Parts: sequence; C-alpha cells; structure tokens
Amino acid sequence: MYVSYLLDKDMSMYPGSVRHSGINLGAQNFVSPPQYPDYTGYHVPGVNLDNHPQSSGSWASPYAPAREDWSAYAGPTNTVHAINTSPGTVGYSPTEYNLVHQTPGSAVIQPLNNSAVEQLSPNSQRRNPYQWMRKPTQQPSSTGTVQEQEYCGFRHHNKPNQWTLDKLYGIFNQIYIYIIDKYRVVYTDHQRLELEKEFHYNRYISIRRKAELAANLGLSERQVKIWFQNRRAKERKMTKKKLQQQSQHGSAPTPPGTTASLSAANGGLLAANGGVLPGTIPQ
DNA sequence: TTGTGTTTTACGACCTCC
DNA sequence: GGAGGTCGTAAAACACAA
Repeated sequence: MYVSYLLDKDMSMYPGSVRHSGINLGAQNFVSPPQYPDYTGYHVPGVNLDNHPQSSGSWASPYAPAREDWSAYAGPTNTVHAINTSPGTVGYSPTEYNLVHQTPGSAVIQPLNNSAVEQLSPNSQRRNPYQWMRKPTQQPSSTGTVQEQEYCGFRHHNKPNQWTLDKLYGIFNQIYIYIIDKYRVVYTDHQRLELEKEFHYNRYISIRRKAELAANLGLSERQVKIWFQNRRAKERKMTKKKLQQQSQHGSAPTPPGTTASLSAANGGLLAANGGVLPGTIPQ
C-alpha cells in the first residue's frame, strides 16, 4: 500500500517536504532489472566491454581522471596501471580489481562469500571498506549447502539473491523511513561496496550505469548520483588534507582531486570532449 | 554510559552546458 | 529549463576515549 504511494511521491521529488529524503523510491527500483547472474557490469578493460557503457564505443567515458592517489585505497601492493588516458577509453587497468571479482563471462556483482556477508549487516562494526581491493575472495559455493548468514538483521538459510535482498531491504527501509520519519538511511555494506567499486572504476558515473547500479542495489538514481557527489567530495577532502600534510614537509606537486588539478583535467576534457564538462554526461 | 569528534546521507545554492 | 557539477551544511550514524 505504501509502495504505490511512495512511487507517486517520488515522481514529484518530495513536493513540499523537508528532509524526507528517504522517500525516494524511484520507478527504477521496481522495474525489472537486469538479471543478476547475467549482469556483466563490472567491466574489465579489455574483457567483454560490450555491456559496459563507459567502455563501449558510444558510451565511452570521456572522463579518465588521474588516479595517482588511488594507492591510498589499494594499499602499497595494489597498483593502478595507467594505460591510456585518451578520451573514449578507460584510463587505467585495475588489475588487482580484476582478480577480485571478475572472471570472464561471470556475473559481475558477485555474490559474497560467507565471510564477506558477515560484514554486511548495518549493525556490524565498521571495517575497511576497501577489503575487496586487497585480496581475491573465494567464490561462494554454488552448491546447495545450507549457508546461514546474517543480512540486514535477518538470518537466511541458503542465501538468496543479493539483488533481491538489497531490493527488499531498500523497500523496507524506505517504508520504515516514511513511517518513522528518519532523517537518512544507512546504506548496507553491500550497497556501499558496489558503489565503491564503481567509483574505483570511474569517478563519474554515466547515466546508463547509474540506472543499472540503482536498479541492482535497490537505490534511486538520485541516491546514486548524490553518493557519487559525496564520494568525490570526500576524495577531494582527503586529497586536500594529504596536500596540507605534505606541504608541512616541503613543497609538493598538485595532487589529483584538487580544484586546480580538476580544473586542468576538466579543461583537457573540455578540449577532448567537445566542450562537455563532467557534469554533462552524454545521454 | 556519556561526551565528543568523525563519517555518512541528503539537501540547497549556484554554476556550466546543451 | 533541465541535467549534473561543486561547495557548504544539517543531522543521523558511528567510533572511541574517559
């Protein structure tokens, strides 16, 4: 009953509401999404790029921001290899990333193994969100063994489809928020993980990819967009902090993510992309 | 348990681009 | 005018020391 109402509510983008930001069940949250097992979203440069908008020809991302600061995420042993920064191509090759969750032809948002799922509960202790970057994870057992694990406060036998869980959690969460009048939701660890993965791949998400991600994670496209905005802001903040720390020890080159470097990058993108700023992702 | 600092969602204001 | 960008901020959620 609430769902249809909330859908209508979202269409008008919270008319007259103040801070009912949780009421954003976009229509994409309910349309039939790409089937999870068939979804090939996590897109590896050079490996089956057809389904990835940012890698395919017409959806090639013009944004290939510098990634020098990624070592902060990946740790000293995880390197991001810059291979091509020309417009229309992916500017780096996250090799470690491939190891983690990409086998050619496999589903992309991989079901998580038990140890990973154990960390998914919103109630769990905070941990390193970049663990997926650090080491390859065991593929979950595809057998019918009973797997009891906790997800979003519920226990499951034979862990159901992750997409379904996120979807259900998202819907439940939105309804709960509407009833309780909470200020904001807390994304599940799985949602954040997938968002981080996408951000790791590209700091600017395309419209199509945003729709896919929103559908897969049970979020609205608006939430995905805002998450990326906040994530970029976070990165700029960290970069600025790092720069300040470096400047205390002597002069340092302008790191990526700073206003100056971003302006320069945007300028380059402008030239390469016919004057289209990152804010205007091709439709 | 509580106080405090940090992080995470979400928004408004303002900007550029088409 | 609408889209998405940054920037600044509010407030909930969280981490952690006392």
